[in-house]
Amino acid sequence: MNAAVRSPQPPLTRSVEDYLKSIFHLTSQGGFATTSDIASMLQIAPPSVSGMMKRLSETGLIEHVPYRGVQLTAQGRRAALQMIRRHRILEVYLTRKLGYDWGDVHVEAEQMEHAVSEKLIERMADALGEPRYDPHGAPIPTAAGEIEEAELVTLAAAPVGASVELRQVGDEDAERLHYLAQQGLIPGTRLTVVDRQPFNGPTIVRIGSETRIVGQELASLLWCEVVSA
Amino acid sequence: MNAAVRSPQPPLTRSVEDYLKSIFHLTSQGGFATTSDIASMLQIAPPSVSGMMKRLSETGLIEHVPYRGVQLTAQGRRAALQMIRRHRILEVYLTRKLGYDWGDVHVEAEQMEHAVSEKLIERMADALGEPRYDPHGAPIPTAAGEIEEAELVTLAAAPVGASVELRQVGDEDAERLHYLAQQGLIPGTRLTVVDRQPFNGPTIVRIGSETRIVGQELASLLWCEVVSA
DNA sequence: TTTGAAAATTAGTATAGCCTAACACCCTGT
DNA sequence: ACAGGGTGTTAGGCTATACTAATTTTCAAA
Repeated sequence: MNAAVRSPQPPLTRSVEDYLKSIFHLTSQGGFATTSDIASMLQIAPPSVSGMMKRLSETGLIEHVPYRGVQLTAQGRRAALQMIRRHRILEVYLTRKLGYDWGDVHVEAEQMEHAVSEKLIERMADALGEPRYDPHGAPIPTAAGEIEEAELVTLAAAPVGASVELRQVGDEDAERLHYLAQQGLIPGTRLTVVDRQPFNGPTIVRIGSETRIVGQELASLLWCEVVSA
Repeated sequence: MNAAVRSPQPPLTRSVEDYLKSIFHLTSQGGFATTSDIASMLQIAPPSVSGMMKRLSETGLIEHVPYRGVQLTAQGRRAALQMIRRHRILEVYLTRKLGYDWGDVHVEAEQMEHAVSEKLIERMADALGEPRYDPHGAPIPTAAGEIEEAELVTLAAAPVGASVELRQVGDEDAERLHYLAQQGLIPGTRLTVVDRQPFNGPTIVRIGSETRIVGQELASLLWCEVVSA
């Protein structure tokens, strides 16, 4: 039981919440988040990030190894997961209850997540039947701070010949999401990897009876579960 | 067509939005809002208000007469009404769609109003059937920026013998609102002013067949329409 | 093993908002 | 008509967060 846990903490600022989320995402595969990765994810100059890293590590939210990078502490991870839960519950609510398109929810949720109470999020989650995935297929952390980790491969990396199920779309760009939906490339879609062109070429897939060609850029955003090789 | 209208405006900050709302409320009966009134409404020191007044008048959102007070410009009024619309639509949504108690909506809406898009508010308004009043009976400005102005008197000022309809509760305190609801003192309630004690004493009213005694403090928060003297 | 470019940090600056202390203005009561 | 109290403003600071420019560290390639 250290001081940071004991003392009543001032609520995190909007900025801090954003930093924590970024660091969470950047370290989800393990390892450290670097200053420049954070900077480019948040669209902020690297020195600003350095400064914030110092403050956050003093607050006990992150572990900072100078010139190496940062990791979340348990406390930081809790806060990050709470924000991610908020974000994803909001996304589901906006699509299911207010008719939002899956391409438009991210921007709205990004703002709202900093301004809504725990209570509101839980009411929404309740009204939605405690959803487990957001509209893009990303898992929603539980209120207790647990998050599902699935073994997925990108469509760009899925072996030719495999049967896969599209599970998650790793993108937030409205234009791209609209396009993908129109192509039937949404979470839950079953497809077969028919072929792939060399040199980072497109992947050819079959969806039901239709054949689609998916460029490398998009294919690497589509996270799939391999159903059978 | 002046410069302020022509040039693309940076979005208003949270603080500025709060100042504009306060000034709107303080000038709703006409006249100027004073520095100290704004300061006490926003729980901010007067010099901070002076500083902000300077900035806001440079931005063209208010008219500042030094040592006298401020008024909203047309532009400032538009912005204030937009915030009030957001706030009140949110309050209705939270009560009707997410099971919030009318005493709890204010605080939540106060935060959210700064973080939601125009689009979200209009979707909510649509889902609610374009409500005209918030849960406390306050009129909701239209998207075009018009707001109903009713001639109401407080219950503390209603003439003895009058039949009145409670239309609006001018308070945000959760405790008081809970108490009022429990007493049946909610918008729409019909009541008769039976008597009033002198020296700012309580008002005695009849609701249906029941008699209630309402203290001066609460009575002056209850805005009524006089149905018949 | 040296070295040079990339990455990170430090130094110094700016802005939005807030504060307290000190000073200026205004009006009312004598 | 003016004095004093209350209200408003100015002066000067502080924190959070961002920036650019300058400096330091790291690491990999020659």
